[in-house]
This record gives sequence, C-alpha cells and structure tokens, in this order.
Amino acid sequence: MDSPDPSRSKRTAFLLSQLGALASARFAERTRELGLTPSDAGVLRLLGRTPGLSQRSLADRLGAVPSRVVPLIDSLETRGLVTRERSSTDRRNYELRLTDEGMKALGKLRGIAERHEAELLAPLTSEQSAQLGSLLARLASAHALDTDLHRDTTVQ
Amino acid sequence: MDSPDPSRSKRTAFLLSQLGALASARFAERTRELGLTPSDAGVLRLLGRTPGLSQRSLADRLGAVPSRVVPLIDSLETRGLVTRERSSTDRRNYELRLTDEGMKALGKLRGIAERHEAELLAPLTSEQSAQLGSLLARLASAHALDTDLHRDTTVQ
DNA sequence: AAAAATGATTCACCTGTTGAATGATTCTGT
DNA sequence: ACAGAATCATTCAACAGGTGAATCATTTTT
Repeated sequence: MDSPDPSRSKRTAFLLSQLGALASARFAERTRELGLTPSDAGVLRLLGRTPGLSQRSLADRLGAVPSRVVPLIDSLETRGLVTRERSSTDRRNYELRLTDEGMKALGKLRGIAERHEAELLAPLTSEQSAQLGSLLARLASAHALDTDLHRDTTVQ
Repeated sequence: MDSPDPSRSKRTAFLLSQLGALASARFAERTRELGLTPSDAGVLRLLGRTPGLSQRSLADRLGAVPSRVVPLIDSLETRGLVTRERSSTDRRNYELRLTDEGMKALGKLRGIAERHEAELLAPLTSEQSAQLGSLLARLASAHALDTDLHRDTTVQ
C-alpha cells in the first residue's frame, strides 16, 4: 500500500502533473459527450464573456497561434455555435459571437465544469477543498498563470 | 487586474489542469537540456528501480502500449544509456538494464527533479508545501493514481 | 504435435500543433 | 495622397506523439 520508496512519498510536482493530466482527461471525456473538444470549450467560454472578439485576440487569450484558431472557428461555425462577421470599422477583423445554440452549449459546459469539479474534489472535505483551492491559486498567481491566458494542453 | 468574474475565483479543477501542464512543461524543458524527453526520464527511473524489466512490463508500468516502448528503447539504446539482452529463460523477452552512462543520466535527472520541485513550490512556505503535498497525495490515492502507473501525457 | 498465448516489432494512420508564405486591409510618416 | 510597414485571416507542408492491427518468433497449454 505504501510507496516502494519508504523514506519519502512521491514528489509534489509529480503529483501535480499527474493530477493535472487526470483533470484534463476527465474534462475532455465530458466535453466529448457534447461533441466538443476542450479547445472548443475554451473558445465558447471566452466568446461568452467577451462577444465580438477577433480571431487574433482570441488566439492571444487562448495562448494559441492564429492559424490554430481558424479550423477551430470553422468547426464551431459549421455547427452553428459561432458566427463570423466582418468588423465594419476594420474589415480585416472578424467579430466572433455565440449563436443561441452556442449559448446553450456554453450553459451545458458550465454544468459539466461544476460536476467535473465536484467529482474531482469529492475525496476532500469542503475545508480541504478550500485549502487546496487557495494554495493552487497562490501558486498560479506566483507563476503568472492567473490571467485568462491558457497555454499548452490547458486550452480548455 | 482582477478576474472579470468578481463573484467567484477560478475553479480548482481548472487551476489543477493549468498548474499540472505548467509543471509538465517546465520538467520537459529541463530534461530536454539533457537531450531526454519526459518519457525517457520515466524509462530510466523505472529501470533504475527495477533492472531486468521486459519491454512488456515496462509498458504496463508506464501506462503505455508495447509498440510505443520500442522506439523509446531504440533511442536510449542507440545513445548507450540502456542495454537490451535476451532473457535466457524466456527468449521472447528482453531484459532491459541501465548502462553506467544510463545511471549517470538518472543521477542528473534526480537533481533536475529536485530543482524542478523547489522552483515550482518556491512561492509557498514549507508548511504550505507540505500541506499541498498531503492534499494532492490524498486526491491521487482516492483517484487510484498512487501506483507507479503513469497515464496520458504524464509519462515522465 | 497442434493450437493458443505471449513478447517484440513494423506499419499505416490519426490528432493536435506549429511556422512560413500569401492576400487583403489598414496604419504611418512624409 | 502615397509608399511602405504593419496587421488579420488563411493556407499549406510538416512534425511530434501516440494508437491499433498485423506479423514473426517463442513459449505454454492441451
């Protein structure tokens, strides 16, 4: 039952990587049931919060490269969740917005995120959960991860 | 500077995903300076702990598929860090072992892991670090992540 | 001895991602 | 107003990491 190395339990950084991957994988499972990827979810969330965003600024906030955003929006537009409309003031830009269906999807995603979090933190008491949240928030802030910017595989 | 949604800070599951990705990315940077991938590091660590392992059981402990292990060992063998030797008792199996160079690399990796952890947890006091470690260990254990088995991108 | 199981390998393939080049539009300095 | 620089979206070739099916050699089962 114990670690094979009795003198020291597993490294905290290791646990963080493992649990982070677990959390991402579980979240991806859930969004897949809606036919969405975690990246799709990130786009919907951002457009819900900031309608009219251009693909460029969406890419920035997502921590992605602009060329990555193109097929992402393509797919969401095809499925009727997002609209592209040329900005009247700067016709280089698109203005991206959620359709009604997109808003509905976003609502479902919020529910998913809630259940996801509840499931993940189920093994902890509510005090422990709060403590964990506070410690992680402190870490994220110190490592400049507290913006809306998501990097690497964390684009969700 | 504040979150655009003032009523609630960011979800803990989200922070976990983000910080896990950050930890993985930083670790990957460091191993890359040794010319190793995180997967290489996982192989070396496991072979250091359990010499003579077959590729099959290595795959099991890594949470990988056997065909994935082949190029991994190929590369390590080419670089002189690992040896393949047919088992005398069952000539289907290889017995994998670290060379002296492999052991040296493993030593460097341990140093890297130590500095990695120190850097990651630097924003916390030592009590907070201990607390975080304990909470994460509890979560990992409850989610059956406490074995040597690494899944997904966590193969390091 | 025949049949089934096991370990390693190959191979075609997939997903997600990146960077460079391109065309359209807008901005800048003179 | 104009030439040149910058910006947005897009395409495209390419890459890394990873997977599953098929194959061959060997061992186990019956």
